[in-house]
Amino acid sequence: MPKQTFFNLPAFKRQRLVDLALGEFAEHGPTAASISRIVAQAGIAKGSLYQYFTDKQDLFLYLVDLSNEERIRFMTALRPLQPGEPFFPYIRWVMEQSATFRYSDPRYARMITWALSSDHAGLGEATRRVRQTIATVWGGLIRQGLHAGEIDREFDPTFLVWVLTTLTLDLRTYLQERPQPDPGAVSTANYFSAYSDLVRLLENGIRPDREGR
Amino acid sequence: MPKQTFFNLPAFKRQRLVDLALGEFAEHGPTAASISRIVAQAGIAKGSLYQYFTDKQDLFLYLVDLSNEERIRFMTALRPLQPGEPFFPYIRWVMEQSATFRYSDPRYARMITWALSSDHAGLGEATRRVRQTIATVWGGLIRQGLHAGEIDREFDPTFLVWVLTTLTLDLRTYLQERPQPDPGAVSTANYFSAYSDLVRLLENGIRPDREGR
Amino acid sequence: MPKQTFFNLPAFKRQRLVDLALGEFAEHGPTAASISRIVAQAGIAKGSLYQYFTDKQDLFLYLVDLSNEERIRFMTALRPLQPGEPFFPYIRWVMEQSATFRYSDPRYARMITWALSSDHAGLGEATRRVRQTIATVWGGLIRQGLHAGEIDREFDPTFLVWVLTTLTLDLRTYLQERPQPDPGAVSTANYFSAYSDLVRLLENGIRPDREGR
Amino acid sequence: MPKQTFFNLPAFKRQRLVDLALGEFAEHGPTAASISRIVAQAGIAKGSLYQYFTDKQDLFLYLVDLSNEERIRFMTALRPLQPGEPFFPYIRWVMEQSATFRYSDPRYARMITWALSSDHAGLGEATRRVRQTIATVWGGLIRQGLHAGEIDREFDPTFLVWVLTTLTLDLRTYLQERPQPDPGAVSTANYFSAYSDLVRLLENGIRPDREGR
DNA sequence: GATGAATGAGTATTCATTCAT
DNA sequence: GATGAATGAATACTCATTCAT
Repeated sequence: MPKQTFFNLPAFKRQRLVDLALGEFAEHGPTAASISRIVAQAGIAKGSLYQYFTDKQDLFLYLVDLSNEERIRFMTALRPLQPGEPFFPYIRWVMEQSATFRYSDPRYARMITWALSSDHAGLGEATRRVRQTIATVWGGLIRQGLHAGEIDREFDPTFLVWVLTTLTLDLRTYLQERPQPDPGAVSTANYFSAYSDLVRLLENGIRPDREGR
Repeated sequence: MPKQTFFNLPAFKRQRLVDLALGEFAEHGPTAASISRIVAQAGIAKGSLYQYFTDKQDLFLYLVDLSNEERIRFMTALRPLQPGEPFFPYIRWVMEQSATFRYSDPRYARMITWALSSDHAGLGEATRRVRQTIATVWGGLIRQGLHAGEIDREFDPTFLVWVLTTLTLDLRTYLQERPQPDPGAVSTANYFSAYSDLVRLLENGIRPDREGR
Repeated sequence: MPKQTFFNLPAFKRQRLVDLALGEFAEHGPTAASISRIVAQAGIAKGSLYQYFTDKQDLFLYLVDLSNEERIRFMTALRPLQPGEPFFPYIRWVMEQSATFRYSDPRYARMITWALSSDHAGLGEATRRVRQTIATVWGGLIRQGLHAGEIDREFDPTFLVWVLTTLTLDLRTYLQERPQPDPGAVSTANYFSAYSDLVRLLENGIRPDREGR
Repeated sequence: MPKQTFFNLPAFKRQRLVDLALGEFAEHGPTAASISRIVAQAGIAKGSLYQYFTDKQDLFLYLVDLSNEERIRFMTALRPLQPGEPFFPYIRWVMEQSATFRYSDPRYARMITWALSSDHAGLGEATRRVRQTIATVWGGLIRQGLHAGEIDREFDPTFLVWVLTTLTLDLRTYLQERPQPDPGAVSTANYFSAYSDLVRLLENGIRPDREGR
């Protein structure tokens, strides 16, 4: 948890610092990230950073929480599933939102991946919080899908949460190793076509078999 | 590539060293892993490790290759798809083999994940080799499925490779966060039930729609 | 180039550090000199030295430049050759100044020797700067001597620069291996007698043969 | 002093080892030279080297002695000053021999320079032996010149020894920084022209003033 | 509230030397 | 006589963190 001094900072300074720290941690992870590089880039004194955050871990956890919130904001906060709304088109829409999120800033996704793989070294707290968020958000969707009869009850709900989480988080990897028509940048089009495939797979894969095939 | 010295080592010493190094790298990744910790645990002199490997990267790459080979060994080397054999039961069998692999040592899977996320810092070689293996193994299976008419041709094959790879690699996460009847250890039963769900999802999700629904 | 931190240091600390570093580098040269020994003797933390200098080479180059400047200060800055002043007495005076310089701290001369022999290993910069100084200072004198008709035009001017530089730089060796009336310390008297010999040799050696012998 | 085992070695092996060690020490000096690199290049076991020489210093001293002997061989052993022979033409001839020596293998000269600057670190023995040789050889010539009345008795003989030694040893530096008509290689012609200048300077500089100018 | 110099334990890597085979 | 693995102290350099100003 950052100290009060951090929130007293003028917004543009605070955001600049967050931005640079995010880049550093997303790229190198919680251990290899370098406080020295961050303050050098930010042009602030080393001591100042320790007036905002108690230590490196504190900063890391803050960035993880931030990424977590950013995720939620983009995914569900905008528009929850409406009563009576068809399920899979909604899932597709959620995923497209997620794609937008990811496209807007892949560093958030990397932070969440780091958090999930940082169970060791006293960072279990981050892992726990991120998992809780995932369970809440995707779990809520799955529960709605089950209730609406759109999902085969044979599936273990936690299994479905895991499938959706994993595929969503790792999509970046897939899109980057894919042959790009317009190399250098990951195009939004690519994301959408990949999500089409993904939603088709899920729709066929998990909806109940209506004709008793 | 380790030096000859390493292979001249008595097997028990060699395996102990590999074991400890594997633990260190799997947990902390290629950058944060500490050579000092490894030699301290192994009870060998620091200089000795450099008689076996040219540098840290050499050791990391060796462990990645080892994990890669271990994966292949468990997955397909045992029994290729027979002509005329039904596709999805075979996939299920492959996944069970993979589960066994993972159960035997989850650190192999983590090494592969690290390799896939270590494109930076001159480790692209590891990334390339691992991707090549994945493409060969899973790609081969997908191609056979397509040829046998068991997979809907609408799907992008590289998309399917990615789905299978990602889910297989990350299954450990899922199994560990799952509520355990017998806590402490991950039971083989858990793996099998999870793979049942997974194969059902895939079978329904990607096989062609035969009745033109 | 040292960092600003170094120049912010209280003068006595800065000079103590320069003094110790000068001793280490003068004695062992740029490669064999040990940063660890320097900081141990100076009683400062290892990290502190890296707040002052970016790396070993930076420190070495700084000491070379320092020695170079010190040389110039003692040799010519005090009094340039006056128009009409006889040439060889002036040379003698310059050499006596140089002797004073050398007597004040023989380590400066060693640093310059190291710089001249450190063309390899990315230290060519030092070599270049020192050579440039030498060429400027001694070269200027030679040119004046030629212009005043005090030097035989048969000689290659760069040859003369080399002779003067080499003999001046290495004089310490000669004075130390000489049988000393007052052993332990190198006496100023020794320097002066040696320079007498040297100037006599040069005067006879290089002035034009006036009677066409 | 090498152990007997070294001299029992087949000549081609012994010479190959000497050659490689010479290269290493001439380039890096007694401290920075690496035993590891030498044995690696020579393709012999590390332990073997320690069967030939007691330690690094032993090897260094051996190479210094070798260089020293090589110098003498080229300089005077071939033809001593004949009774009645004119002095300065003989000096010129000696210097040309020395130039040939230097041209044949500059590494010998570098070894002698290292020896002269390695008074510290228990290598004083090398320094002493080299100085002794120099004093004997050049000192002998100077004495002959004095006796033949070719050298002004005003000069301190040790001063003259020093001048000749220093200029001879350092000539390589001069020749390399000189603008080369045929760059890349140091031509023999350059050496000879430089020696012409040098001998002219010396002849005029140190012979007695016959007409009481 | 901001600074930035000081710290010393940490990093990967190389070294000369030994000694059992 | 030759080998080459083992050693551990040495190397230059970076780190997160503290604290007096």
